[in-house]
Amino acid sequence: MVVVRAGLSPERLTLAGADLADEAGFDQVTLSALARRFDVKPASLYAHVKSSHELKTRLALFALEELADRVADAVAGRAGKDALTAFANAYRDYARAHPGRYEAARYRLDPQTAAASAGVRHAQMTRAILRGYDLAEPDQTHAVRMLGSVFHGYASLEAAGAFDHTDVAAQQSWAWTLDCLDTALRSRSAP
Amino acid sequence: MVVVRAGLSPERLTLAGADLADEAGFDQVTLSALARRFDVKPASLYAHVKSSHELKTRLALFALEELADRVADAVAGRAGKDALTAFANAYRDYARAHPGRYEAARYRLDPQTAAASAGVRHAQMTRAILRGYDLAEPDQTHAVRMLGSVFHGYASLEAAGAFDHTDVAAQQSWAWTLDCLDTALRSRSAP
DNA sequence: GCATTTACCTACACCCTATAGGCAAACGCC
DNA sequence: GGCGTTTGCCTATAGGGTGTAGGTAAATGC
Repeated sequence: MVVVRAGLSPERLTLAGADLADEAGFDQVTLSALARRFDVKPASLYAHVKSSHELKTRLALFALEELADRVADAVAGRAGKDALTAFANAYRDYARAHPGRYEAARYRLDPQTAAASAGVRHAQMTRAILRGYDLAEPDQTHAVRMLGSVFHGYASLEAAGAFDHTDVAAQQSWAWTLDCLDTALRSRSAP
Repeated sequence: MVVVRAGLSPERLTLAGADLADEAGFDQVTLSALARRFDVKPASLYAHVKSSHELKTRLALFALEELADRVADAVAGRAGKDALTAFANAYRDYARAHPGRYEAARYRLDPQTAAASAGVRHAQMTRAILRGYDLAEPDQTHAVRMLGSVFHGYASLEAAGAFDHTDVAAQQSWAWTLDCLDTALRSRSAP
């Protein structure tokens, strides 16, 4: 009987989990479903991940990292509104292309895991964007929170289909919103 | 043996589910947990709700309704920035006071259920707020989406603890954000 | 080439969902 | 007040996800 090992590892499980999330939704990422994908019994996965929670945490960290990389790539060499737009588009594009991973990135992490995650890079990059707008503290923190809210809120509502009922392209509202944010931030910039 | 009936009904189950959601999180709202709360066997609940999905849908509709009522109450008799602030505060206050119900309100509804839900009142009320800013279509739709994104995004990130890491009060960032939105919308108003 | 480790297995217990069918209390009607 | 029907909750059972314990065979190391 030729038994070929499945070649499981935490990394492969995380990757497969990310794909599964994009295909079927983050809530469908279960150890059982993952085991089926590798043609293996669920119990076998516990040699590689401690629990379902740990797998989801790995997924969250992976998605945060991947998203941060894309944003970093997008904003490189840009400043001002150009950088703002690039950041925002990278963010929204990721949420649209990888809805499951994006959902995973919102998985609640415990404080110290969050502190060691790519989440801090997100905040740093948002602050970097704001250098183009010359905001003094605490306005900069306020602006970081506002931008985060808009980006996440828009991606979240769009993914939920909240913009499907009105016959105006979500893309146009997005451009309008970014324009609005740009002028709002400019009007707040220190003299 | 004195067997007292539990007095179950779809309404009472929904209410109890809402409380359970606020106390333990929306994902902890299960028919089993609800059955324990009424000191009844899980199977008994199926006489009142078709499925776990139906219960969650009822919860979502209930929360949307309740939130819409509060918002309507808050904005009554107000206009302009005053109305904007009242709307936004009612929204955020609800999310903070009732995190589980707020989560429930984000439960994905199928299109026709959504169309018959209080979700449409939310959109209408947002449009009403914007009357104070004199926006022509399609700008009004863009603005509805932007406001929805900010409100939901802020509430969502705040609930997730995203603002806990920086030592600036979330309340101040909120006020700053609303101020920012007000000026941004005013600058967009038609002549 | 033998001992150890690795990788996956079976078996099982627990919880949540869901269906089928039972029984007794409550209700409607004469 | 008695009788049939309906209502409200029950037990039993099946399926699926999580998680643990302990077994076995292939891969690895010396």
